[in-house]
Order: sequence, then structure tokens, then C-alpha cells
Amino acid sequence: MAELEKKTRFLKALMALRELVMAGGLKPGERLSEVAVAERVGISRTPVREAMAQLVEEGLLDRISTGGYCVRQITVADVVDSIEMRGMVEGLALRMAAERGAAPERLSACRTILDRIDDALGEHESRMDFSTYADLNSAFHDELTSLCNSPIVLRELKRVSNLPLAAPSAFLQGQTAIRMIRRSLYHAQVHHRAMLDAVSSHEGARAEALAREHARLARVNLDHVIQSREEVEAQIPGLALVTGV
Amino acid sequence: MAELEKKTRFLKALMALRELVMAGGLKPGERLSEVAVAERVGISRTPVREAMAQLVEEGLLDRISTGGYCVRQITVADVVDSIEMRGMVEGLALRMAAERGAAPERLSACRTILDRIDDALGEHESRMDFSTYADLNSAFHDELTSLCNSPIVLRELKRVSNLPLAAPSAFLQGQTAIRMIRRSLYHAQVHHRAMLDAVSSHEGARAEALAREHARLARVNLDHVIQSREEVEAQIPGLALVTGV
DNA sequence: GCGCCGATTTTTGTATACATTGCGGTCGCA
DNA sequence: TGCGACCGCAATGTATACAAAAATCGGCGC
Repeated sequence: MAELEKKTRFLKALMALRELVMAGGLKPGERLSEVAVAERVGISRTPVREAMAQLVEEGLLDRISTGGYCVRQITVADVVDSIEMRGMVEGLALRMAAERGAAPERLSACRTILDRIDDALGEHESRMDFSTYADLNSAFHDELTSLCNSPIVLRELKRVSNLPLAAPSAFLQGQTAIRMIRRSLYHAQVHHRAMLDAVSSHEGARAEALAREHARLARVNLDHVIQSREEVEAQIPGLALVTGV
Repeated sequence: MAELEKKTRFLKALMALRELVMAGGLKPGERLSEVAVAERVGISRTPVREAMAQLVEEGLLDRISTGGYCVRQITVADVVDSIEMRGMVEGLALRMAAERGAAPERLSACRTILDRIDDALGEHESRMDFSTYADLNSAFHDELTSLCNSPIVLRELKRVSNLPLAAPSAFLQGQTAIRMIRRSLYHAQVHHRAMLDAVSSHEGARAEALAREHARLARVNLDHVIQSREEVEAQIPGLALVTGV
């Protein structure tokens, strides 16, 4: 979102295709021809081909046995499993951070973000700065998990978080959130404080358990979003991909 | 290994490069020029480029900021973290299998493999069929984890297992194994039975904990391998990549 | 003598032409 | 009329030519 400048054609094709699939511009299961996509985005086949291979890694496309690609079918069960897995990997990162110890200044940085989240939440949910919360929530998760100091774990965490609707802030994208989700954010913030405290205190098991339970909040949010799907489908990227009930 | 037939040039390039890097034919950190690699394997740049992108995903190469690739530096800490992460994801798969229930015939299939492993192990470690054990061990892990019935989890598990020296049978490749590793296999087999039993009995927490502890055996094996590194480096793919002590 | 700037060269990024494979339609034969 | 094989087409897989960007090296100025 941030870098709209087209540095390379590959990146331009990647972003264009990703947006297109995420927004539901292509039906799940629909076959994608390289030439058709190339013409559509006005770029030659070579970078488009690279972009499609990348999107396979991101879980948005599937390779077809005979060659070529199709838009991936994503079920509610897939999203549930993605969220569960993200919770597992975040739990690992936090446990590692707790066991191995984190630098005090980096813990302070996390605490600072939490204070700013408190400000964004405000005292009453009607005055909540929802957009700011989403940004700060992402920042906190990034900052906290990075305390594990493991490139390997962080790499996989990033990958898992990029699965459709699996990211920590996946359900916080729309400007007007569902009431139930807004309300859950106060609970989430309690989780945040507890996770940071557990990491600070070298309580690895607690940190891991909290991270896993915290991810479960997303699963609850998923239910809410699906129930009032019509209202919010346009606002939440990736939701259009999900088939079935 | 199984498919030596060069179906496409891309696959040929992929396997050639992977073998080359795994065997230590290229120094870690060494920059790889597309043209040089293309000439070396006798294939044009296009499929070679695809193969290199794939190897980045596999964790064997790194993108350079300016563009291009270099052989990835892998530390012992990276391998340790990879093993830990594999244990976490296997644990998730087994817990899911236990919680959601698995088909009896598929549990029987796992049990059959374990019986064959017993045969391969034999009564005394001097008569062990080590090569068969390695194959059956991989097969058991595949079969057991697939009980979770989650494409999402299995996909990430496969990816994590493909990290250098992170696979369940990564240290069982050489024909002549280190004595300490051979001895550990009897213990591993006890783990195998316990994991299967836990999944069968819907004991999710136990299954998960066992999977994590089971993966830790690989970490012990890693220590053994590194201590007698000179003897076994040629036999274990990926070991040549590991730098530092 | 040292440092900076610019040109050259090497490298990656892109486009396109060509090869090849798989699929579908149609025609022929039973 | 139905089944099967062959031909043609459209798609991906590959090679190569070209463009653009970056690194290096040399020269020039200070």
C-alpha cells in the first residue's frame, strides 16, 4: 500500500494482481492465462510470470497440474487453520524471546506502543480511533515478536501472517468496524500487556500460551465478519476469496 | 532424488543448483551471477532465474538488495531454530489430528510403518538397517502429520522441513551413522509409538508435547554431527552450508 | 597523492520470438 | 450414429535480444 511507485514492472504486476485477487475481482477457481493477465496489466509475460509464482507462495494462487495458475479456493476452515498456525508461530517467537531475554530498550519500545494504543482506544468505544489502532496493533506485534532475534522464525511468521485473513490486523481494515470487534479490542489490549509482561519476566510458557489465545480472538472476529458478510466484504481484503459458509 | 528425468529445464536447473549448494560447491555468501550459473548448467537464463527464485523460498539463497542472489549463510543457531519450529508445526498437526479425530484405517497405516521400523532396527544396533530406517522414518512422519487433514498446516510443515538440516531424517542420510545417533533411534521409536497413541486417544496436548520433544532429538543429533564434522560432512546434505562453530 | 566524477562494462530487468506440449474440434470410418 | 484418431490451435516453457541500472575502473582536478 505504501509504495505505489512502480520501481520495477515485476512489483507493479505483483501488486496489481494481488489487489485484484484480494478484492475478489477474479472468481476462486478461475484459470489465469499468462497472456491475458499480461495484457490486462499492460506488462510483458516475463514479470507477470514471476509475480504469479510469487502469489503462489503467498497462497493466493494455485499451480494447475498441466501448467498455468488458478485463483485459490479458500475455505473458512483454511482461515481458521491459518490463524491457529499464526498463533503457534507467534507463541514460539514470544517463548524464545522470554527464554533468551530481550534488551530493556526494546521492551520499552513495546510499552510505548501499548501506551499509544491506550490513547487510540480512548475511554469509550464510540470515540475510538480505529484506524490508528490497526496500525499500532500491527506495529506492536512486529516489535514484540522481533524480540526473539531469530531470522528463521520471523521469516516464517511473516509468511504465515501473509496468508489471507491471518494477519493480526486482518479484521481491522475497514473504517467502520463491527461493534463486536471494536469491543474486543479492550480485551486484546489486556492480552498485549500480559504478553509483554510474560516476555519481560522470562515466563516462556505463559508468553506462548497468551500468544496462542490472543490469536484466537481473530477467530472470533472471523465469525462476526462472516455473519455480517454483506456489509463488510468490500472493506476487508481477502474476504471475497473465502468460499462456503 | 527420485526423479532424475529432466522433464523441464527449470526442474533440471533447480535440482542441479540445489545439489550444488547443498554439497557446499559454493561458498556461503558467494554471489551468484545468472549468466555464470546458466552457462554452468547449460541452460538459458530464464529457467535458471526461476530456479534461483525457488531456492530463495527454500532458504538456500538470499536476494541481494541491489538484485541478484548469494548463497545463504546458515549458522548453527539457524538450524536449531529451524528444528524447533519444525517441532512446533508438527506439534500443531498432531494436536489437530488428536482433537479432530483420525480415520482408523489411517491410524493402522501408521502402526504398520512402526512395525516395519521395529524390524529395521533389529535387536542389536550393529545389525541395524539404517537406510531403511531413514526412509520409514520419513514415511511415518508424513503419514502421521497428514492426519490433521489441514492443507494449510501441511503446506507450511513441508516448507519448514525443507529448511537445511531441519527435516525429520536430515541426520540419517549417511550410510554409516554416528554411534550416538544410531543409539538414539530406539528412543525415537518410543516417541513414535507414544505420538501415535496420543493421537489415537484424542490426547491433543500430549501429542503436541511429544512432537516438540521428538524434534529435540534432532537437535542432539546436530551436536553429534558437528562434533565429528569432518567425518560426516560429505554425507549429510546441507551441513557444508553451516558456518561458525 | 588523494578524492571525486564520469564513462565503460557487467549485471540484472524486460520484451519478444520461437519451441513444444496438451487440449479440443472435426473429420472419417466402422 | 458413435467412437477414435488426426490435425490445428492456444497455452506454457525456453531462448535470446535489448534496455536499464549498478559497480568498477580510469582519468582528471584539486
